Amino acid sequence: MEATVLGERAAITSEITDLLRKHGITSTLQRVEIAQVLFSKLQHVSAEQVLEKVNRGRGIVSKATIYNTLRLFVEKGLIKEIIADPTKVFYEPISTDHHHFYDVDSGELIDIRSDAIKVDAIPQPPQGYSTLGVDVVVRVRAMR
Amino acid sequence: MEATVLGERAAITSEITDLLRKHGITSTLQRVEIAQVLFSKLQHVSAEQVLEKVNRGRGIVSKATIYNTLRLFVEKGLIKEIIADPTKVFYEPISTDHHHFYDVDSGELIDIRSDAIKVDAIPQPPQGYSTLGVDVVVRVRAMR
DNA sequence: ATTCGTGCAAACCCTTTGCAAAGAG
DNA sequence: CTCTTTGCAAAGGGTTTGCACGAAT
Repeated sequence: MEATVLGERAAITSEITDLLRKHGITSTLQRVEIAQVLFSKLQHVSAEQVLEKVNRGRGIVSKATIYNTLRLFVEKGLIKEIIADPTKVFYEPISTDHHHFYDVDSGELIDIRSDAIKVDAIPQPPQGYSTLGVDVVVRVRAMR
Repeated sequence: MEATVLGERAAITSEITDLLRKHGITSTLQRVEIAQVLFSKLQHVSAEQVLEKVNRGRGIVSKATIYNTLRLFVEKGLIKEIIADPTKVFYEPISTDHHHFYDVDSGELIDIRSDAIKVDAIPQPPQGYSTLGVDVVVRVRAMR
């Protein structure tokens, strides 16, 4: 049993290592840990949340490395930024194609399944630009 | 001619005063100046840009008042925040129903005319929430 | 040996806040 | 006169950066 669990962990780790390499990212302990947090939970996470989750128990990764790595992952197309809360950035695997409700009072993000929303006629980007993606944020407020 | 120009300025000012009053906002010199900047240029403007435009020449409005007033205008439903650049917030009259391209490298926003994009099937907000609006941001990158 | 990654702390920058002075009704 | 609004400067908070140490080839 323990062997199985350990085997699975190892499998996941090497899977992530492959993923990083495929994106031209050198695999390190810290980067694998961060990637695991992002890819296990396929939801928006803030830098602070990544820091907490990675450092359960002993401190493995510093704050600077969290930020550096998140930026690197974004540049390399592994994850994307969710810009909805003016006070902080959320991150999410780029493969998740859902959108978000944004509670303007609490700053909370709530997923919208991708089939529940549809954007037609995405306009051509300006000359010399290419489109990276489309983000839809539905601003909501709790009714008192 | 000068009389006409002055007359127009006065007319615009009183129009804005009315607008503020209709939204339950006490009209003051500073608020009128800020509103004029926002409503003359019907495009996204940052707090910093409002500060510059209002204070052409002599300083009329302080930074704190810019921020306080922008927040007030948002609360009262006069303008809305554009959250697209992680480093700063843009503001825009709430009546403009267009969306934006966001240049991920430069942080620049470019308007998308509202008829060039269409969002179908806006999902129902979660229980107890009401929808304030829908923002679409098309992330673009200049091709090298 | 050189290059790359990590960590710590300080720096940054946009935004907010505390409090005193000025303005509105 | 009372309540609101403004301004200044300082604080706040998420993110970035400078620099030294450690790891890898």
